[in-house]
Amino acid sequence: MKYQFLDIEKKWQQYWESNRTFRTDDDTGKPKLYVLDMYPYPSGAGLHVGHPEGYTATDIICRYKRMNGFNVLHPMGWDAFGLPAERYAMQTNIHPRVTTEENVNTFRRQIKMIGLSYDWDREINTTDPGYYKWTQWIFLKIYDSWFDPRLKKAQPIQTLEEELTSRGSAGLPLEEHFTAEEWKRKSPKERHDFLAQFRLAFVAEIPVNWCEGLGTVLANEEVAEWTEKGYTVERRPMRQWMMRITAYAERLLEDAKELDWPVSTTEQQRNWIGRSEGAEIDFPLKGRADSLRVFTTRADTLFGATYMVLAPEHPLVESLTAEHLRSAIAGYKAQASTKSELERGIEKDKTGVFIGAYAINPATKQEIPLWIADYVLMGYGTGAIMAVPGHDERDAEFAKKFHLPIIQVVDGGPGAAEIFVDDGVSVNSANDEISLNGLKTPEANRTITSWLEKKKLGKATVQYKLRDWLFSRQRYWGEPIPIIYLEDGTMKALPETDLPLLLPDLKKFQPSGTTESPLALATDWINVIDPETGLKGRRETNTMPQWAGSCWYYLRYIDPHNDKEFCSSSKERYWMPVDLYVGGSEHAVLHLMYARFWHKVLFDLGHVSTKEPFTRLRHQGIILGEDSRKMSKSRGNVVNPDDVIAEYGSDSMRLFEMFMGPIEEMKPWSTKGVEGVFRFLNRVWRLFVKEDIGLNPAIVNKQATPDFERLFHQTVKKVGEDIEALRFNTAISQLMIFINEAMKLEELPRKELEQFLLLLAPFAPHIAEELWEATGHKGSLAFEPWPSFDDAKTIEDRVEIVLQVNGKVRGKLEVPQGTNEQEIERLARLDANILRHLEGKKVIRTIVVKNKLVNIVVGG
RNA sequence: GCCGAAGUGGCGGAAUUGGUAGACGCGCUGGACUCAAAAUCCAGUUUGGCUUACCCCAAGUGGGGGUUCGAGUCCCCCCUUCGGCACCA
Repeated sequence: MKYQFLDIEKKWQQYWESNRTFRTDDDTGKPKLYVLDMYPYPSGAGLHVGHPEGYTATDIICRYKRMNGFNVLHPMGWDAFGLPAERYAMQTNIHPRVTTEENVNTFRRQIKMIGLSYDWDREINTTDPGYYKWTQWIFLKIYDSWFDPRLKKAQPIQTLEEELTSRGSAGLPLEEHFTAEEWKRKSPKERHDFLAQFRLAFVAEIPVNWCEGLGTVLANEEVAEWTEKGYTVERRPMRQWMMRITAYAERLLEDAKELDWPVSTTEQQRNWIGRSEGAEIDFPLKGRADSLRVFTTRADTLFGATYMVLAPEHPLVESLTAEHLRSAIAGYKAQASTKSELERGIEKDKTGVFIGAYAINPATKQEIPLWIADYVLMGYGTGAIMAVPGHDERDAEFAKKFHLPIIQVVDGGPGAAEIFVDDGVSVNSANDEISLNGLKTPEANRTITSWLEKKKLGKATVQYKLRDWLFSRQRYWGEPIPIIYLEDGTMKALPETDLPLLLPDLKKFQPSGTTESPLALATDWINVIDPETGLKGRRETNTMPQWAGSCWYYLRYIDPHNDKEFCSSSKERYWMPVDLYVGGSEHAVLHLMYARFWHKVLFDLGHVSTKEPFTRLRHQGIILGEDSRKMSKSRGNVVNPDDVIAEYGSDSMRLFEMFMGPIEEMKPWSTKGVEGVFRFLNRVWRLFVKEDIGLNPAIVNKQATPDFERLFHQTVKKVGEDIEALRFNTAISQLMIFINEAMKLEELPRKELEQFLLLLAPFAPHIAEELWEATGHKGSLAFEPWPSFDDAKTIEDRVEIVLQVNGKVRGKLEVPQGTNEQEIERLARLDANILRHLEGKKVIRTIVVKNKLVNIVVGG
């Protein structure tokens, strides 16, 4: 009988499905293991060969761990809200629900053909109302929370309200303070507005990235992705939902240290959070009572601050601008506002305008001019800087262009650059009260900062590049935000009992023509009367971004059919955290940061038991086309998994994708390579099955030869260790070595061969099941115990000793394992070639490493 | 520019704590089987030199230096590729 892979694979896939072999019980008797794949967006193009790479890797781990007695949770689902389905609907008027369902069916069919051991009873879909009900529920939890800076954690908003009612704002780090009495005297609207400033989900009027082509705004992190695809993104101020991820900057940074994640990923998150320590300094404004606050990491250069720059959007610009410069300033502001931050960055030449006002340098008491320039960003620090052109390249460039004074206040030593930006020794930095001269930069920094603190002119602070997360999108195909705007100007969250707030069934999906989503046209849906107050209200027309559903899907798999809770807490405590998470590195800062953020909020509120969701993370590398270039339709180098499976079977595809190289590396597809592993599986098949006869009669109940037994133990050891370390390529190569040796035998020991099938099973489960059955076993091998090995039996009884003279290999010697040093050295000195190299030389020393080598060092 | 990862045969890639560089697979070469082919099996395959001899010699893990009896592996400098960030004060 030939290796009929198509029949075999179909047979076992049906077996697993009808026997629900991989259904996971929440049985706490066994140790748990939660292995998660990043669920796919079910696009119209179907699966490509990149998907099965990560999925196969996790599947191998799962199958291996089940055989090792673990209770494994391994689910799959669909990230099904999103742009492509909606854009398709705009063109065809086919409801996104319909295309999404079709695409999901295609993906599911394709994924099932790979023979992955998912528990399909736990399948989830983010567009399912039973799912997004809980996405909305979590949104409301976040909305109804605030971040208490004293506890450094989220708290229900009521705790803030109660505190204000009982103690006023005394305990809070605020600019303005009021008593409990004053709080109580505020109108309901005033209290509502005040609390709104603290919520973790809040509405703000801010400059956002508006993409006309997409008809929606984009988060800062998303801009690059779409501009690369040719869309234009402009800045415009809009009212948007935001999430206060910045409150968690420190914890996101700190907790990442304990994660077993790729360094490049944690490093990217670090950069994105962008923590920097420095000081805030207040510069008194000339002729006014107030001052201008800046952030700097180099307070030590204060004496060199010769001018200041405000971002064009800075709120003080308006009142500071001198009358005769008003039109010029307005012109510059208009120009700057149309430019995106990206464009601002690309333009090398610095631009800016003097606004006709001055501040006082608190150290030198000098009057210094105020400018606006778009190289200063409103979104970072205080939106204003003290410019130190002597020690900052950007400031220097600006100062040279506009002929502003440049003073040296740091000595970089001999050979230092003209504009010295590194740490050095302070010079020219003294006034009547303080001198920094002679101090090294860190010391100078501390000294000036404490002086400023004493004078109440500034204080040490920490700044982050991380900005709050822009959470709303102007689209139809997303989770509705369960908020109503009432006619009295307040916002009201939907009660939990009203969830899910369903998407209305639209007939047309064209953009609304305004900056609102197509939901604005669903008038029946939008207009509501609040049953509690009788007030008229209007629903939020923005929907959530695609990331929302993926921020918590790993929790829903734990308890996917629960309609009382998003996830039962006992199940959550059993399964969490995710032990292994595998997916693309493109999610390094987006999904992986948002999900961590939501998880921490849920943790603070007591809904989950771990502070981090994913303990061990790995990225699969991209699979390139056969021509080593990125797969793309236009290049015609796309490999379709369906075709590969039809020709070689899914076991071959799985095996090849794992054999190509390290999982995280980028590597090219190779049809010849697939043929290679296909040949291997055919050899395995023929070893067990003889054509027309059935089971190979050479398989006998006999003791294996010592050599073969040793190889078997080595193979069990290596395959297990390699799977644990995700080194699938070397595990497979060991399986190949085992089969190559077995092929040489006249008689095949039954025990070792059957056990080999168990080693093969995680990689090529279908053929392993079929041969397991052929060797007389009943049912699936999925829960057979993993073969064990005896370390003593892996050791070779004879070892090859390398003979070196001066570190160069001059001969080899085979001796029994464990032969002592003296004996090895004696034998080495008998080797003809060694003697030749020692001839006429003086032996200086001899190094002998047991079981490894002899190195004779000679001189002369 | 800054941060991170990585450079090994014709190709994908192996190589515990420094100890035989090139496992395994692909490709290629030769052979067996066959009327022939496919499939399969066997042998060879880093480069160069020498030779009757696969004996031996030399070089060799991006380049240059260093530590060491011994370096793909450790240290310093440089180059290249990939990924990310990019006026963040």
